Amino acid sequence: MTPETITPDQLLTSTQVGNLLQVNPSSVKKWVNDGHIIAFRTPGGHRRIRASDLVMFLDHHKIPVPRPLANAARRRVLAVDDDTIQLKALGRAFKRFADKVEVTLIENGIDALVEIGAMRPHALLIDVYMPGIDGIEVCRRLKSNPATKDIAVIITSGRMTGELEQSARAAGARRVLRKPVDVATVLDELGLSPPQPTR
Amino acid sequence: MTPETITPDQLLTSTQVGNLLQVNPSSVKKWVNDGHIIAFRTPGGHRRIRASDLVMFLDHHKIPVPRPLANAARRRVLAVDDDTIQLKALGRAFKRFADKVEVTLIENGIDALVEIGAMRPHALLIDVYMPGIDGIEVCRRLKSNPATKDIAVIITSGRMTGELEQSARAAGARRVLRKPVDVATVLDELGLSPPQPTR
DNA sequence: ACTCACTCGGGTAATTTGGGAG
DNA sequence: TATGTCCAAATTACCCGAGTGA
Repeated sequence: MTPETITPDQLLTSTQVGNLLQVNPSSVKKWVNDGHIIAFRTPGGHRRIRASDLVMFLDHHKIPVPRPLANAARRRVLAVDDDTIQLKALGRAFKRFADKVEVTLIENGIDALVEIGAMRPHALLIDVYMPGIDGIEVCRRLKSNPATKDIAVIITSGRMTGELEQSARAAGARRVLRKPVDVATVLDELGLSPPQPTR
Repeated sequence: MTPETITPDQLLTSTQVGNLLQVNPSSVKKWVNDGHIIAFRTPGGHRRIRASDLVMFLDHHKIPVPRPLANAARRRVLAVDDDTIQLKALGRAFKRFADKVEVTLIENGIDALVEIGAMRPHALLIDVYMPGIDGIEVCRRLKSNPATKDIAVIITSGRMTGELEQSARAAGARRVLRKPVDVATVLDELGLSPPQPTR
């Protein structure tokens, strides 16, 4: 019935969700009725739940994601920097977490903003200084937009100053990181446990 | 089988619709029989469903529109201008075409770029001068991005100069219009026949 | 006009779902 | 709060004869 692996825009019935979460379908019905899980109805009144909406629900309640939903639950990260070298290095650093994190690299500020709307990343890594684009201002706008306010904005910079830190925080940035950025910190902001140190 | 992207007046079979909506073709048959989905019959009695009628059905039941059907919906226009008065006037001018065109109005350049990615408009009306955003440069970037190159970019301005016209064209703009913008011209760029003059 | 492979329609049976009271 | 049970209704599954499209 329920596939082995589920894509983000697959539609699931209450029973399928119940099986995935190992709860009674009646509970899923209730959660939908109470507005905790986004769902729509077929003309006949049957509930349908998008896999990505189910993942949102799981995230919000910090419920571990079942195996079949792992692919639909991959965290999306958008990294923006006009410095190609830094960008590619970041891409390489995330390679080993490819099963959990999907990283998109963009060098241009305008392209990046468009991509934010298209991919709806969980986290945005953006250089403070981008030609024609002010990273702090981008952060401020994203935070004031209901559709993007939940994106974890991480400001990056080659040089770090107290002034920068302060204005970034005021704009709603979750972190201000000196480049090269520490991957573990980003993973942490994504709600993923950083790699365990060997001992 | 079912194409990657579907035009508004493309005709679909019950099975294709079933695949699109992730539902059994039998359900589609029933919905057509119950009058929920508009359809006609081939001489042999097979059901054919216009993509735009399918989208109407989806909207009516608040069912999310599957990716391939995104372009079968109404033509989408994004208008960007920091001048609220101009923007609202434009919104009013499009009111009478609401059945064919969906207009989104945004005052801020950064918000607008994000919205471009999210809504994938068929046409973008953008003021040359926006605080922090250069309309010409936005146009140039959109045109060089495969995902956005098909958007009809229309540059608007309070004052019109030959220099502006030239650089806008060079950046790939389809039109350069003096404000207040002529709605008929925009409809034309959308591939919609402008209103017939009475005679 | 004919064949061929495939798809679709109508009908019915099997399975799943919703809603509400327990 | 989460679950389990009832019945009516929605959705799905399957049949074969016929339509479609190349």
